[in-house]
Amino acid sequence: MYFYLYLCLVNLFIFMKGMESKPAIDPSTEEKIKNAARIIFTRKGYAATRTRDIAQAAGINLALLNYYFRSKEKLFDLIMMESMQEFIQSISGVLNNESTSLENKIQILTSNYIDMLTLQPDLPLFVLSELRSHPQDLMLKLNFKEKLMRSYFFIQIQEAIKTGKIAPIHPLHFVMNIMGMIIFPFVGSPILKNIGDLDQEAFNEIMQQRKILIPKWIQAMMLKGN
Amino acid sequence: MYFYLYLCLVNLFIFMKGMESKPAIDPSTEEKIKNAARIIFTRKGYAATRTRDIAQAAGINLALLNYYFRSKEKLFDLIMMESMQEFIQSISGVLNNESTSLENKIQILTSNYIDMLTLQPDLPLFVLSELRSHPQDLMLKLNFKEKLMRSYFFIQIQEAIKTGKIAPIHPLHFVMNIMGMIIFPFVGSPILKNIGDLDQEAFNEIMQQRKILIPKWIQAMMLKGN
DNA sequence: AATTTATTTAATCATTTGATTAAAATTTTT
DNA sequence: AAAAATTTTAATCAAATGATTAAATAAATT
Repeated sequence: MYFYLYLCLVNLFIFMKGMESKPAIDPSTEEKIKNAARIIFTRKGYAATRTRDIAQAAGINLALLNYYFRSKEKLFDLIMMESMQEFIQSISGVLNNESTSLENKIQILTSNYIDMLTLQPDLPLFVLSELRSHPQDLMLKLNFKEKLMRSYFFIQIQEAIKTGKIAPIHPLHFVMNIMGMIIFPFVGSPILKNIGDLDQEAFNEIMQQRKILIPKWIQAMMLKGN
Repeated sequence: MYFYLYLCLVNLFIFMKGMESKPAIDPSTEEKIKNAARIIFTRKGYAATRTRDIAQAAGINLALLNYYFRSKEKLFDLIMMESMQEFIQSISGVLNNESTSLENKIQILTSNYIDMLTLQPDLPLFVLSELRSHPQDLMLKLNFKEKLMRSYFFIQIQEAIKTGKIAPIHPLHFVMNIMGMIIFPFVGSPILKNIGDLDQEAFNEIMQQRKILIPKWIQAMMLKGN
C-alpha cells in the first residue's frame, strides 16, 4: 500500500548515505537476506512464509532482517518489485526489437521464456498468486501494460490483423495463447509430471521440445499464409 | 497427512450415526461452514485463511467450526477433496464417452470447462497453488492420473498419433496446450484484464469467444487433415 | 414432563509470529 | 589507540490465531 512512499524513502536513504560518504550498507548481508527471502517467498507465498525461516536460511538473526528491511511486508514488496522488473526486463528487449519479424519474436520469446522458467519454475505461480490478493496493480498498471501495449510487438500484431495475416480477433487471444502454452506447463507441473510419469529431467526435456513446437503451433493456428 | 485415516473415521462416524438412528448432524449448519470455507480457502489459500473469518462468514462461532471439523487442516482437506472430485467428475464423463470423436470431445470439454471456470474463476489457482505445497498427490495419483490415462480420450489421442492424424509427439503436449489455453486466462485474469482494459463482463465475453476458437486452434495446430 | 443427546456460545489457553529494545561485538573514522 | 558509527545478537513484547473447555440452550427420546 505504502509501497511507493517506501521506495522513495529507501532511495533517499541510500542516496543520502552515498552523499555523506558514510559506510554503505554491507551488500553481502543484505543480499544474503534478500536471496533467502526471494527463494522462500517464491516457493511458499507471502502468507505461508515465516520471517524466522528467512532469517535462518540467510544464516542471520531475526532482528537483523527487520533492521535491514523494517518489516516482512516491505521486504516482500521489494522482492516482488524486483521479480516483476526482472520479468518485464527480460521480455522488453525482445518485444521492442524493430528488426525482427513477428514470427521471429515469437520464436525468441518462447525460447527465452522457457529457459528462464526452467531455472525459476516457481516464479509464475508466485507472481500470479500474489497478484490476486495484493492490489499492487500500481506496479502493473504503470509498467507492464504500457510496456506491452506500446511495444513494437503489439504494433506488429495489429498490422498483421489489418493485412489479414491474423484473423480479426481480439489481440488478447494472442497473448493468452502464447502465455498459456508457455507458462501453464510450469504452473501445472506437479499434475503434469504426475499424469505423464515424468521426473524433473524428462519434464525439462518436454519443455525443450516446446521451444521448437510452440512457434510452429502459433503459426499454424493464428497466422494465415506463409 | 493423516487424511485418509481421517476420512475413514468420518465415514465410520456418519455410518454409525445412521445405523444407530441417532439424529444426524444438522446439514444446514455443517453446509454453511463448508460453503464459507470453500469460498475463503479458494480465494485466499490455506495459509492466508483465518478460521475466524470462516466462522464469521458462516455466521457461527469459532468453536463450532472446530466442533464440526476438528481442525483447520481437516476442514481444508475435506474442501480440497471435494473440489478435486468435482473437478474430475465434471470432465470424467466427457473423456470416457465412446460415441464422440476426438474433435467433438475437445469442443465439449472446452465449452464445459470455460462455463465452469467462469462460475468459479478462483478454483484453478487455488488447486495449483495448494497442490505445490501439500504433497497430497495421494489423491492425485489415485484418481486423476488413472482417470485420464485410462480414458477413452487418451486412447483416441494415441490412435490419432498412430494413424498420423496427430504428429508423433508426447501426448502430454496435447494436454498442456488444451489446459493452457483454457485455464491460463483465468489464472492470469488480473494481468490480462489490466493489459486489455477489460472489465469482468468484457473478459467473460472473450472467454465465450474462446469456446469456439480453441477447438479450431487445436485442430489447426495439432490435427492433420480434416 | 423428564431425561438424554446434540448444538451453540463465551471465555480462555497456548503457540506462533512479526516486531522491538537494549546491549554486545565489530568496523570505521579521527 | 580512542571515539564514533555500524552491525549483530539475545531476550522479550504484543498481537494474531488455532484450539479447548465448561456451561448454556435447543432438540430428540423415553
